[in-house]
Amino acid sequence: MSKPAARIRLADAAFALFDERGYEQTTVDEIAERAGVGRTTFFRHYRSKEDVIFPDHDRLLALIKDRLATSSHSTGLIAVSDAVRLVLLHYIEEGDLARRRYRLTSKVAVLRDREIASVARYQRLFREFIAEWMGDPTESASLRAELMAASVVAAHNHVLRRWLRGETSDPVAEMDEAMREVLALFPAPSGAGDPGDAGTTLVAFRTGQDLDALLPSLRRLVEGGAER
Amino acid sequence: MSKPAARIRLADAAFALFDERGYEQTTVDEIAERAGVGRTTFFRHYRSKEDVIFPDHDRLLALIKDRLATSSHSTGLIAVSDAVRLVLLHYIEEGDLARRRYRLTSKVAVLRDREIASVARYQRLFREFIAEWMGDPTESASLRAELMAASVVAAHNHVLRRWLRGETSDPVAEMDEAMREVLALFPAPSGAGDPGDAGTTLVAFRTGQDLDALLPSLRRLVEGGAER
DNA sequence: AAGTCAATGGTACTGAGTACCGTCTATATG
DNA sequence: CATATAGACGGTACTCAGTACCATTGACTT
Repeated sequence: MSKPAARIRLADAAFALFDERGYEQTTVDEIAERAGVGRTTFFRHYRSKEDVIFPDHDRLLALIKDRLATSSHSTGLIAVSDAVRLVLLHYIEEGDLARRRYRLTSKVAVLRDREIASVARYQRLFREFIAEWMGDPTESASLRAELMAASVVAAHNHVLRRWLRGETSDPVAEMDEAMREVLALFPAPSGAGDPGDAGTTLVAFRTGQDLDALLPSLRRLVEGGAER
Repeated sequence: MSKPAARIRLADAAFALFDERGYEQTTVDEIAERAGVGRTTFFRHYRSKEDVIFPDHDRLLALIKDRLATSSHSTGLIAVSDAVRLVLLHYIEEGDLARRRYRLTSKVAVLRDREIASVARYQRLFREFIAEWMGDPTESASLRAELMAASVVAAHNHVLRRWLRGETSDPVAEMDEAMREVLALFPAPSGAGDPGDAGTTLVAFRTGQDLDALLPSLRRLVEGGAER
């Protein structure tokens, strides 16, 4: 009854103490003591002191991996930009807890680094997925996959941080918008199937830009990057 | 004479031991002992055990910051993609040392995380620089700055890793090429100054893509992102 | 009642990082 | 030449995270 699973009490005690005295000034002993358990029990529930704050990154990463494995989208980039929503949704579900964590990571360098390392794992997963999806072993395709993964993650982080700071009330919509922005960066290639039926003819317009500066963009716009 | 600055001996001893027995299996005492100095001296030269491997990230970061501060380029993105070359050049200058470090970071998770955290600091610096350069506080501009910084860093990492793995003989040329790719992702806006003199008129061409899919790209192509 | 399993608590250890202090050496200064 | 001063060094002792091991408890089964 008065024992809500110890694990919860440990997390509560940890966050409380971190707020009161700061992360580095709090010892594991103190956390365990306030939670009313032994030091050993702490390490049985959390692998490390940092782990109290980032409990389920592993689980979330596995979830994403799963989503990617079972996803059927028209391009790798779209599949990834879809999967990354899970991360945002997870944070939103955590609610206030996520915000407390954000306040901590903003102040403590060690925790910020840890958070960054976690994000890098998502990015790596995305990069590998996109690269595999493209099935193109060229160096240029590899770079492209890297840029796509980095962009998706950057866009996600951008929206997530805005939400964590309370700067937006509809993060999901913003995420959609941001992902559209990312997709626009990497225009899909023209369909290989007969280009005669559905298609678009651009007529004419004038821009102040130099032609040389414009050419690479135009080429990419029409030929597409190389996905599929 | 036989005392080449202790600091060097410590680094040599550390790398040798890390190669022989692995990073985690090597204690600071052992490093100090092989270098023929006391444990205290080790910590006097390097703040931590990891620091032996990443000695001058701080210095490099300051160098970049300086380069950005004194740079005069046409856009923030170009300034940043120029500054990031310094990082590549630094690694190339290190030569074999950089490769040994890469082999270590590939195997040891703690070191990889540390490396990633360092890179994130560059990225943050770039993001702030670009954002300030744009001087546009809109949310969309902020996202754009984030995407640009992430892309530059991703492209840099891509080329750097290729060089570290010995997959390229001319990393500088590849970096230039990769940066062109990044610049093409973010087309420069049409000049604000009279759009009548220099300019380009696109005439017409046909693509298999759907118009809706094409529109956002077209808009960005003409209106430019918002830089300046 | 005896046995089993999981969760717990305690003790002892390793190793990183910090603080402090005494020593040595080189160089300057009388 | 003798002495003073500063900087680099070595050693000791401490804190704290994380690991290993063992003994205890308590609930639930047979």
